[in-house]
Amino acid sequence: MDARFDVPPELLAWDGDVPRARRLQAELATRVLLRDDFPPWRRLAGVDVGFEEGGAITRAVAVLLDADSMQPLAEVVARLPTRMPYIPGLLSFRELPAVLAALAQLPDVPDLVFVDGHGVAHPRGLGIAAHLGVMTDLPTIGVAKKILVGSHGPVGPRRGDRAAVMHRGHLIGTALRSKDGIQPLIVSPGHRVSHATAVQCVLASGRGYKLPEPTRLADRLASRRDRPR
DNA sequence: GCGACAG
DNA sequence: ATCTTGTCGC
Repeated sequence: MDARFDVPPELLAWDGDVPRARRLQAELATRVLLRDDFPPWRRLAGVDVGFEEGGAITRAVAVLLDADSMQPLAEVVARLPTRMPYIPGLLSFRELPAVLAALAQLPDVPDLVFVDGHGVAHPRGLGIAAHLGVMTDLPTIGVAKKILVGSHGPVGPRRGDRAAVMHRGHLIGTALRSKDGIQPLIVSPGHRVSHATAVQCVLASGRGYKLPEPTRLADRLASRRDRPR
């Protein structure tokens, strides 16, 4: 039984009209839920995107893992022609078509999805993790390596140390040290998860690396680090 | 007006 | 993201 998502394509339509896309983001952002709706999660998924042919092909990877053992249960890849360039703030319009195609190939629907990029830590509150969550209604968490908007104070040097990421007077995410002495990750809720739970999930799914296991495994395949030359 | 700007 | 080898440091 494949994972199925009834996703209205207009929620992801790209026609070159940047202002229109931004308005759509602001509208969809009102549908984001920052509460924990239905934990615990048994099956986790990690998704990430890479490019081939000089950017002409978008390659999305989705990995399904058992939440207890953190062992991969399935890994799928989807390749679609790239339809738009990277525009800061509009990343989801560029990458989600391929991500949705990959998720649809998983043998089961995940209970929680880790996305490479921001959740609500976005200019209009709708980073790629939040956009994916609203479209599929799946709980999602955004895990980014760099800040897009907002700022935070100093973060302690040890794993687990954190600092709130604020933007326009509001909490939008957490700068989290996922490993001793490594640059902190920026964690933010995507959908149906609270700020506190998003952080706990990232720490709980860590295996000693900087990235949480779902993201790390998806990242390896998306960037072709699985098959070194 | 200038600089910043997830992946 | 991607182009790319070795190298410094925990």
